[in-house]
Amino acid sequence: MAEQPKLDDLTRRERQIMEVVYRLGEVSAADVVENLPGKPNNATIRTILNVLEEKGFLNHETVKGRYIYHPTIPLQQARRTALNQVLETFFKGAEARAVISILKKSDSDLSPNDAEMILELIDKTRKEGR
Amino acid sequence: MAEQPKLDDLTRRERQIMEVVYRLGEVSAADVVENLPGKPNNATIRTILNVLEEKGFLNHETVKGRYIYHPTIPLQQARRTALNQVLETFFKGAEARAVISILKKSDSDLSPNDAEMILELIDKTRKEGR
DNA sequence: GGGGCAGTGTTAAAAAATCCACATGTGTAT
DNA sequence: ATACACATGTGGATTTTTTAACACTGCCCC
Repeated sequence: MAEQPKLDDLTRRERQIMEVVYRLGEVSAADVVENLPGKPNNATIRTILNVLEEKGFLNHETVKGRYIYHPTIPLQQARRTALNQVLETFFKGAEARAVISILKKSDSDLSPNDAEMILELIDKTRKEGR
Repeated sequence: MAEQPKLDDLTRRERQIMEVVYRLGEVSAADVVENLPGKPNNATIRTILNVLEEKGFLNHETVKGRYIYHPTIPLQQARRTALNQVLETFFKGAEARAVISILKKSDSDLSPNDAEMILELIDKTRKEGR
């Protein structure tokens, strides 16, 4: 677990599983099976969960004989990496497009606090931009 | 090419290649090699490019004997899909975090137009939100 | 026009990922 | 304590991915 593992070069299944993990926060093998297209065999998933643990992406605790897996890379950090990846690949030089897209999608889901914060950021940006 | 192919279940290499394609807009096999970690063999890349074309993710035109590949899924659509995927996985219920993160990162890169548009969206959101 | 360079198609093989059957272990309730 | 239900560990078969070697074709320049 010396190096911080890179989510980039994960296998297809591995990546799919990691996505479920982050979506649910923590998972059992059965949880993963439920949330994957094609409902792969439970043993299959457990195999890959073991691999992911060896590679340092997951760790587990035993609760009443069951394994509960957690991501080792904290959500906040994974978020940043994933978001940057998408921005870099699809929105380079058009970051505003991303912002607009998100705002349009999550309409009226902003807390007043969030809205305030965003407004401030824009303000600051505007002043610096000239 | 009947169905709209899903970027989700691509192979590791396939995914890496598609990312290069979208980052560069269009690519030759050599371009891909240059932009992939480990500089895989050119023949390898061409094999996968063929696969991606068969799967319907790419098409190519011949320019002076060289193949130039283009994504079949237009950037705009790919953007939306990729962004939604990240939001769904990492920012569910915390979309504002994503917005804030982007704004902080791309500081002073907003065009006045973009800023205006974003402000409007927030305004609308605020009114509806109460 | 001929030789060289750079690109492609094909095919075969190595490597990796995926899958699952079966054996074993753990918890719970009777 | 035992039996049942449910989880896990393991090993190896199967499928997919990744790689590279080799032969062929087209462009370019001397």
